Amino acid sequence: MGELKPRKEVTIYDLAQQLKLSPSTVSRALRNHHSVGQTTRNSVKKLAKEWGYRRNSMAANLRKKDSNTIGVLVSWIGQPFQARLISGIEEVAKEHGYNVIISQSRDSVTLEKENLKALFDSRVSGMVISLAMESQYYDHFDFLYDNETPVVFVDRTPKMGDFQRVVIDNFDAGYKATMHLIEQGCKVIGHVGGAQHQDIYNGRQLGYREALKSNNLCLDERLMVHGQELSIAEGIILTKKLLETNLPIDGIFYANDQSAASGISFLKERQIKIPEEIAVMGFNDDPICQLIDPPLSSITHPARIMGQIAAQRVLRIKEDTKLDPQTVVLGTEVVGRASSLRQ
Amino acid sequence: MGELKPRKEVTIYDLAQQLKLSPSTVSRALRNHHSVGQTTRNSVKKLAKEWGYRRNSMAANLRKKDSNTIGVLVSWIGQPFQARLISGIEEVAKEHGYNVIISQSRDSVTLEKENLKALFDSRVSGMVISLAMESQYYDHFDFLYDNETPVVFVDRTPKMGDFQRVVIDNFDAGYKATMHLIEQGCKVIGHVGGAQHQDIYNGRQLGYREALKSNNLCLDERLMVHGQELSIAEGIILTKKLLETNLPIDGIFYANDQSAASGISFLKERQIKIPEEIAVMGFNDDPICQLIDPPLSSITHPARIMGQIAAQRVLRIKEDTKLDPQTVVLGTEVVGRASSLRQ
DNA sequence: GCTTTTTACGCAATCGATTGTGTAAAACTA
DNA sequence: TAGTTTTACACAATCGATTGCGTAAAAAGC
Repeated sequence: MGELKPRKEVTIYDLAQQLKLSPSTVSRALRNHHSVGQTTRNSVKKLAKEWGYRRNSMAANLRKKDSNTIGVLVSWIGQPFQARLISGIEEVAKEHGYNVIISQSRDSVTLEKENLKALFDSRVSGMVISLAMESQYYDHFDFLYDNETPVVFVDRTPKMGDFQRVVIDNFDAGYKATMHLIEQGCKVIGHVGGAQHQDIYNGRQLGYREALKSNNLCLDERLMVHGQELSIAEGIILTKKLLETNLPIDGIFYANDQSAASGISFLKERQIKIPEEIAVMGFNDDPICQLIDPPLSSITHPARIMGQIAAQRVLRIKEDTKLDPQTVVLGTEVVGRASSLRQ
Repeated sequence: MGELKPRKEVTIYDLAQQLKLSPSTVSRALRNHHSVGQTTRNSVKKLAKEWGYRRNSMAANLRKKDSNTIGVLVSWIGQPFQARLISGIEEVAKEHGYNVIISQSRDSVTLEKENLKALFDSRVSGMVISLAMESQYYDHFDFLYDNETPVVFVDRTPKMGDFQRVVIDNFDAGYKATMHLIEQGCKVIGHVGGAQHQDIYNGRQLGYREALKSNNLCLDERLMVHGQELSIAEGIILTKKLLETNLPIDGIFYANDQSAASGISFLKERQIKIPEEIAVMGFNDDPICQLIDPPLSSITHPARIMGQIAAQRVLRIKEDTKLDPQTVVLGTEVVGRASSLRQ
């Protein structure tokens, strides 16, 4: 009975014809629209399954003027922190039937601009962005707002301006990290920070300063050195720079785990005992913390949750374009390990 | 003069109307079709730019029946190796005007199937897949071939069957890694391997066996232990297991850097000197190799190149669906570091 | 000088799903 | 029982770009 399944891709027209219904009814049936009777609905779904019908999202997207895609722009997906971030985004996106397309700025402003444009041109439904380390001006994002594309910045966000943000309290985290070192008895604490035009690194530093100040500890500018990318190589260079101040440093707070890890390897090379002579704190609580010797104390960073919230916010804004810019602040925690725990 | 730019999204119809051309000509002009005169072409492009015209890829994709997207299915994007892989794919994709949408199997077969289906349903132009650690049957990929979706497997590929593959020579790599230990004077060499149903881990082990055999060294089954994910935790468990054999092990070849790194931390805890008492080799040459103490010897893994080639192949197959299955094999190299270099 | 070729563009169908509007028939109200 | 509401579906326009085919006008050929 009936016709055979078309050899090519099945469309709602094929289903409609076979069932003697109109395409519109088939379309509605598949999406459980209330104006289609239960019996009809079932028969449509049954045939759709039998014939291996796949909804053509390109057609649907065109009609609905929405690509059903969230664009993600981060610096390096290889960094554990960013990978977790993306995982969070992916989860929420998938849950809501969205796809995720990613691109990396590799910490270059130029690439950031290019990729931003590319995402925009592919008409993503919204974006989650974490700034390139280099970025310190934000006018290249302006055009997004003329086009009401939902954009949520995460972690590395613009320093000022009315943007949607999901961040951690870097000041608080920096404060806690430093306090932890102080509690371990450190008196002269160095700080290896990132690019200070980036809020996250500046915040960590300010927290560090505040902790020193409120404990009447040495607050010398020479104690603060800053890198551009906090890479493995920079971790060594900056640590060396700190030692060369000849200040009696007995604790160092690094703004990320990568630089802290390489810093530790350098300190060990110099025969400096960790944590006895110099106690060390990192930041992010990457897996590497457990692998190096001594294990690295760090600050947890709720990257996955950040991703989830950011994605949720993108979807939320999409529904209500004129939602006020909001900054969601997530908590962090100190994880004490052998690199800082004396006693 | 002329009309004003429409306040909403500009379409080729708007441009056509303004320039008193037909939409088809505008469309062709924008894509440098030869049947459009140079003057016309320029005027179209000029206005397009002025009015901020964005090609509606959804409409184009619908018409061309192609989503212009490459789907990537890996296990964990957080692993440095996979991140590099994706970077490679992304580069080539971008270069050819393709988007990349990613999803993670998290090493679960269930998720692998789900994500595979999801990618398929979004009608990606092609896929690059690296199997979940759990995967040992491949029938869930069969349906792709009925639909002529180009698929290229990378690194962790199906053990058998006619598939497109981009891999390294794991046998050779395992052989070289083991030979390196032998050259350092190791006599009893253990191997911490991954799931043996995965070709890459099986290959590494076979290479290891061959190296031992051709050097007349102890080839005891107890010297080979295997994990499921080669995580940090497993690295410790498996290393412990090796020590418990009470064989006079003086070298260990780990099938990835992560387990090797945690293995080293465990060995150090046991007061075992590396490399004097036990020399260690990892695999992948992840950044962590430089960060741990002692730095970890490893085998380079051309992940980025793999990604590039895989993406190129996907695009190639798309153009010529009946291209024969081919396996591209890339080279690897030994990187000797302090964890294995005696003297 | 007339035919053939080339150049440059327009016409109209098409891709497949969605959706506002229209309308019978059935169910319900008073 | 006449009138109103609900149920269940069909019609037809629409989203925006692409493309095979058709055709004037200009250029070239002999």
